[in-house]
Amino acid sequence: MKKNKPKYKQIIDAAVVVIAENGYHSSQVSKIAKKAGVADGTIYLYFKNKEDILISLFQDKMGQLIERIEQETTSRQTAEEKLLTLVQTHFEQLAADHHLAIVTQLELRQSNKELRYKINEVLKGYMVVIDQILDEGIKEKIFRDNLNRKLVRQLIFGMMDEAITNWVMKEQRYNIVDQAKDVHSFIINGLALSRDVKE
Amino acid sequence: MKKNKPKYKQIIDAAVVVIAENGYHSSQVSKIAKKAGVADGTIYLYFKNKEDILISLFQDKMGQLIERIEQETTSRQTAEEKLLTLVQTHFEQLAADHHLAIVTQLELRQSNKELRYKINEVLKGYMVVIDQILDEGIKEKIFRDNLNRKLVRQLIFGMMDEAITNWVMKEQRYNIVDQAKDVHSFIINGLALSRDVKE
Amino acid sequence: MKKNKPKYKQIIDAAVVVIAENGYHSSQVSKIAKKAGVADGTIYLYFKNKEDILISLFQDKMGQLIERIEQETTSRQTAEEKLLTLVQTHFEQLAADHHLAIVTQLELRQSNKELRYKINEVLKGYMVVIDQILDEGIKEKIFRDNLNRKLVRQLIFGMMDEAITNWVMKEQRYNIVDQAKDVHSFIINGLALSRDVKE
Amino acid sequence: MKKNKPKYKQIIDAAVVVIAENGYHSSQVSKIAKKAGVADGTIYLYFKNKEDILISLFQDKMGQLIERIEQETTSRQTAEEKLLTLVQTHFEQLAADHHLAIVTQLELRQSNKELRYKINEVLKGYMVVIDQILDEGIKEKIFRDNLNRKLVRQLIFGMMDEAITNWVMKEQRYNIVDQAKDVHSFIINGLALSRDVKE
DNA sequence: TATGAATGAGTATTCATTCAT
DNA sequence: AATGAATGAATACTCATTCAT
Repeated sequence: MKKNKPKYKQIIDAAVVVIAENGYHSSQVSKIAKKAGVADGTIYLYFKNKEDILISLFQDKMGQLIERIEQETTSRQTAEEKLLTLVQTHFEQLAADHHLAIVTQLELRQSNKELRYKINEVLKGYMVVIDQILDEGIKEKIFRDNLNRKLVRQLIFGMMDEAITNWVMKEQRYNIVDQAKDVHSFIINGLALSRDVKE
Repeated sequence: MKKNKPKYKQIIDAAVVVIAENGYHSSQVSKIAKKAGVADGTIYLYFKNKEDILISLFQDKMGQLIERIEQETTSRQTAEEKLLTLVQTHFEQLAADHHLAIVTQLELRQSNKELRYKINEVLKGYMVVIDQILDEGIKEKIFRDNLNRKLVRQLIFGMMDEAITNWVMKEQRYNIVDQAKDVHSFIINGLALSRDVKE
Repeated sequence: MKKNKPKYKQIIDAAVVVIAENGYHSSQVSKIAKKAGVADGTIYLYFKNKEDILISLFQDKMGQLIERIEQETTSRQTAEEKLLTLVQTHFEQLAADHHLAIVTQLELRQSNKELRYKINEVLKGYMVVIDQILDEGIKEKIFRDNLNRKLVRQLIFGMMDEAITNWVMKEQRYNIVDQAKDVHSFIINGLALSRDVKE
Repeated sequence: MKKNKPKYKQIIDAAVVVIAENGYHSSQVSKIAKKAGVADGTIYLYFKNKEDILISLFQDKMGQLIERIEQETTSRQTAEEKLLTLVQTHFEQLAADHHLAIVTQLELRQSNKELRYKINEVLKGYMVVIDQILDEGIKEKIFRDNLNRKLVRQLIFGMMDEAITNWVMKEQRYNIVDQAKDVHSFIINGLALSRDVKE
């Protein structure tokens, strides 16, 4: 399995740093190869083409993020707690790797449309995690069930994504993790069983 | 004023169609010129360079969207109604121009980072509109005031943006306007004054 | 006759200034038109094309230079005096018009080969002037007659041309007219009847 | 060292032929690449840009000319002989390579001013060679020392340059080497110690 | 496995010139 | 005579990918 060979990881990690520091359009394969300490041609022994580096990078890093979120959330009791943990872990992980945050929120989005469809595939795994929490919340009767489920998980992801993107565009000058509580509160209230007066 | 000359609009409209149909990276200036029925060189009488077409396109179209939303919302009485009108108008406008939806949600994001910062400038106008509604809602005592205001408006925009992007990526196969009610409900509840039991 | 209309001269003079200040390759027709205070299209009522402006400029200015040299030299008695006057007048005239010096010595040489052939035509008039002085010198028995005549006049022109070009390239920081005496002395000696010991 | 790789020389030599045959402005990089038998992109492995090809060409060829002249002149005894050898070798070398003559005398001068300043740098090496001969001649008491030295070497170069340029513009229809003796005679007399009657 | 020299497709932009007014 | 908006041809350079060693 190529993914476990050391050069595979070297190249992925080099790509994150090179793209974060130079921007997507100034990150030539030769620059990534140099940073990774391998020859240009070697890249093509581990990746089909340049796009494949980016997809692999996203799968790899986002996969780790999702895995981490799963770990953290399962140890919580209620859906409400799980949701808070999800938002916090998501924010913490990206706050912990400035380069990765730039790459996922800004640079990778400059890739072509096809790549973005593949990125969306990776995000389906994230949607599953959100889905399970929504399920639990509904069973716990703290989340209502009268909203389009697929839509809701998109909205939740969209909120977090927008919050992080803004933080990256503001050059990470404030603490994004501090916003987790408000985002969580907004979501929890949004999903709460409607009071009599509402609707 | 160049912006009012007929060729200016011709070129912008041609750019929307060409980019939507061919994708950002296959939309050569010559292709846009041909579609607009002008010579390649004429483009440069109205726009500084290719990027300037895209910025102008976004300013023009997003400006119209914001303006339309402002018109529609001011005719509503309550903040809750205004917010529904905002989401609905946003969705309706993009649903009414399939090409534009593809361009704003997918293609324009492939532009370089600098262009994306300029796009963000345009969106500040949208943020102001959301802000005013939030203000009213708080005065009406239907929105709570214990959440980070700047964050909240980002979250609202992020929700709508994600919903529309998903709809475009699903090739606009369902009716996005149908989702406005749920998005609105989510937001309204999210912002509602917390019930005793919550928090 | 177009050459006597005021706009003809306006355009020529504008061209000299624009080319001297911006360089040959940054001297667009539109820039010359603007400096001359006419519309772009008006240029083409007085000149066949851009090249024609440059040829006319050279004919006009170099023609004046040659005419001036003829005037000055005819008032001198001997070939030796005439030659000194020729060199001095040539240097003085270009020293008096810094813009023109830059244009004739540096910028116009960047024109295409065809233009340079036409410029050579203009210089034939200069060669005639030199020729007459050589003739007189030979008759006066102060110039020898054992050198290729056509070659000699080229050599004399080449000396002056190189001296002025160097002065322009050194940004006209020294007084070129001061060099006239040495150039003259070199030529006069070079052409002098050989002494016994030589050859 | 790139300058010693075979492709470097291939490209330089191809450039000389292509420019001589097509003229400076019709010598596209792709044309030079084709003639050299390499891909367009390969050019840029050896040269920074198109201008760099031309500078390198001039440095390379003019460097060889100067070197050859140094070799030939050092084997001569007197300054007078050395000067004749210099003029003859200069003329012979360019007569031996018709393409190169066209390029150095006509085409390269159409380059922009910056390039021409760099060309002047190369020519300083030539000036040094002339200088040494002038030195010797003064020590031998056959050259006078009452003329501006920097000016004199410019004049000598200017004479040779003009003679060759004329020969190239006359399509090399006569034998330029035949003119060496007259040029030499002119210079030698010009520099000779003045006879009583002069000055 | 690894290398890195070589490849060659692809495109935004300028500016001399025209011509309807 | 004069205008100036419109035209459209023409080209250097980059960089992902290959393949002989």
